[in-house]
Amino acid sequence: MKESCCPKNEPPESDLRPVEGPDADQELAALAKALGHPARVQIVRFLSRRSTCVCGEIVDQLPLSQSTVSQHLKVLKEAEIVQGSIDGPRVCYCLNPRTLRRLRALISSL
Amino acid sequence: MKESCCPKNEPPESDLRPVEGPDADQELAALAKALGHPARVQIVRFLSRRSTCVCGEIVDQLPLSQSTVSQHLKVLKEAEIVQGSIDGPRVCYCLNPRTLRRLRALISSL
DNA sequence: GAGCTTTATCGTGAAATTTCGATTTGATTT
DNA sequence: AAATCAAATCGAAATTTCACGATAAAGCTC
Repeated sequence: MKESCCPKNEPPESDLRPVEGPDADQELAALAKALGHPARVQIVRFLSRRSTCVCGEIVDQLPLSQSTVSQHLKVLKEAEIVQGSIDGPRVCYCLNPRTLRRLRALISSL
Repeated sequence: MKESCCPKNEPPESDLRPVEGPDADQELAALAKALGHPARVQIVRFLSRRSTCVCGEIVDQLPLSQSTVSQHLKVLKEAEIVQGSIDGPRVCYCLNPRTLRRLRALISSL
């Protein structure tokens, strides 16, 4: 099992985007919407518990069909909350720490 | 304009609920869903800028009809992100600091 | 290449969301 | 009591989301 997909303990690069204003509002709404489903929160939580990437065991964690889980993963990927990288026959998923930091910053500013 | 609806600078009471587990996941998903619309983020932002409660001027801030804004306020109230209290012919809205603290805690735990 | 495993996509139906105008409700004011 | 003002609710249409089974695609292993 490769782990090359997972960002390691890299120093967090700075994010200079403002946390208020129309763009920030839109961004926060999009991120919140992506998190606004229990299955997707559970996926994020599962990836968060594992510090490394997770390859092909997410479906087993949820009481949903494979296609439904894949759809939820697609939503999370489009929101850049989750990253996926191909590892042979599987796909490895991990959280995008940059997006999570951004989300925390946006929420904190409320 | 009364301001009795607004929680003042009270000391934040402690929130002992866990930030992980099935209940927390459900709670986070519900809060995120309520925030998952640009108009609702803008409403929250507007209330956040004003430190006091806001009585009957929210509709003017958004390019939406009165009934639509009322519907969005209902979603935010059901999620307990926003509180409303009647003040004569108007309704005063303010943020629920307890819920916002809870949201920050849940997001931070990801 | 044949077969296997894993993930993505397609098609579809049910349910929920979003938005609006119209109407109702509630409280004040004249 | 009538008029007025703000907010909520109703009804309806358009859109989106959610979930599933079936199928396709991608990459291994034999």
